[in-house]
Amino acid sequence: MEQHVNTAERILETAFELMQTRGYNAFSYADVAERVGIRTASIHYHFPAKSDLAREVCAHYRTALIATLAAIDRDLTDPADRLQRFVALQGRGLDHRPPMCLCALLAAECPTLPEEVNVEVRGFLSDQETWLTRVLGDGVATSAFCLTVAPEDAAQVLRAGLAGAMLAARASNDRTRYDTIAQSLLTALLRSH
Amino acid sequence: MEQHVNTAERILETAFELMQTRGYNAFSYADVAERVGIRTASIHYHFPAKSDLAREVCAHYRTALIATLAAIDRDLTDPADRLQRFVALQGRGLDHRPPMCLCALLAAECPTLPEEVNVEVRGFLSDQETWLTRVLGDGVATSAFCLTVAPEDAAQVLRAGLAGAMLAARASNDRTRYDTIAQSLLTALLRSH
DNA sequence: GTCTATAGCCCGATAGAC
DNA sequence: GTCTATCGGGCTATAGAC
Repeated sequence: MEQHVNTAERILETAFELMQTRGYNAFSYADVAERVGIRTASIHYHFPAKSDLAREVCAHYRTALIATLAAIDRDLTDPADRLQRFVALQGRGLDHRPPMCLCALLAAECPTLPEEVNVEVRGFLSDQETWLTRVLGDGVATSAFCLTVAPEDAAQVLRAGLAGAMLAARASNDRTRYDTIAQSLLTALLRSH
Repeated sequence: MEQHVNTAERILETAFELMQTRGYNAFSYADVAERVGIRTASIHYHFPAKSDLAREVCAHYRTALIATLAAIDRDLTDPADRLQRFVALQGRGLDHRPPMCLCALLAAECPTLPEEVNVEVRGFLSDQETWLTRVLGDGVATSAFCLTVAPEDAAQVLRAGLAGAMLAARASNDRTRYDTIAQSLLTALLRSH
C-alpha cells in the first residue's frame, strides 16, 4: 500500500543526509532502511541499484541548488550581497554539524564513483561556477567591487576555497572555521574602489 | 624469511598510493596484497589492523611533509618563492593523474575514520597551516608582499583553496585546473607594494 | 509496495602449519 | 614471515510470497 507520505521521497531525503555526512561509499541501503523504517528490499523497488539512488539524490539537490541561486538573484541586487548570501547558505550545516556541500564530498570520491554520479558532480561544479562567474562579472561591470583576476578564475578560486573550508571545518570539528575562511577569502578576492 | 627489500616498507608505499587515490574506506588489504605480491594475512603480521596501517601511512608522510617544508626553507629565502615552491610541490600528482594531498582526501572521510587516523589528519592540517602562517608573516615583515588579512587567516585560505583546487581538478579530470586556481589564489592573496 | 529469505561477494581478521 | 584455510559479518541485489 502506498504510504501516506511518499516513500521514495523519504528514501531520497534520508539518503541525501547520509551522503552529505558520509559520502557515497560509506552509506548503505541498510542505513537508509533503518532510518526510514522499511527493509532494504523495499528500497530496491524504488531505486534498483545504489547508483540509481545516488544519481537521483544528486539530481534532486542540483535542482534545489538552481532554485536557491534563482532566489538569491530575485531577493538581492547588489553582487556583493549575493555573494555573501551564497556563502551563508552554503554554511548552513545539517543540525549543529559543520556545513558540507554534497558536491565537495563526492568530489573526493570521484575515482570510485559510478560514472553516472560523476556526471552529476561535474554538473554541480559547473552550476556553481557559472553562477559565481556571472555575479562576479556583474560586480565588476557595476563597479560594486574590483577583482585582481578574471571573473571566471575568481569564481573557481571562491568555490574551491569554500569547499576546502568545509573540509577543514569538519576535520577540526569547528563550525566557525568555515565562516572565518569564507570571509577572509571574500576580503582577499573583492576590493572596494 | 625477510625480504631483500623490506616488506613493511613496500606495504606502506603501496597503501599510501591507494589511500591517495581512493581514500581510506575504498581500499582493502586485498588491493595492497595483490600489488605487493603477498597474501592479506602477511599484511596483518606487519599491521594488525587496517587502522594501524592507515595511521602509519599518515605518520610516515607527515614526516616527509615536514622534511619537504624544511628543504624549501633551506633552498629558498624569498617568502614568495617559498610559497610558489609549496604550491608546485603539492601539484605534483601521482603519475599523470591530477594532484591530490592525502590530507585533503582523508578530511572528506573524517566522520567514518578511526579516531587515531583523524588525529593524524588534524596534525597534517596544523603542520601546513603553521608553516604557511610563518612564511606569510615573513613576507609581510620583509615587505616582500602585503596581505589584506592576517597571516594566519591567509594561511587557512591558501590551504583550503589548494585542497579545493585538487578536488576540482580530479573531479573534472583536468590537471591544469589546479595550477590555474593556485595561481589566481596567490594573485588574490599577495599584493606587491 | 513491502515483506522474508537468501544468494553471492568482499571485507577485516585469526588460527595454525610451515 | 608467509602461507592456507576459514570465520563472521556487511554489503548489493534478487526471487517470490503476500
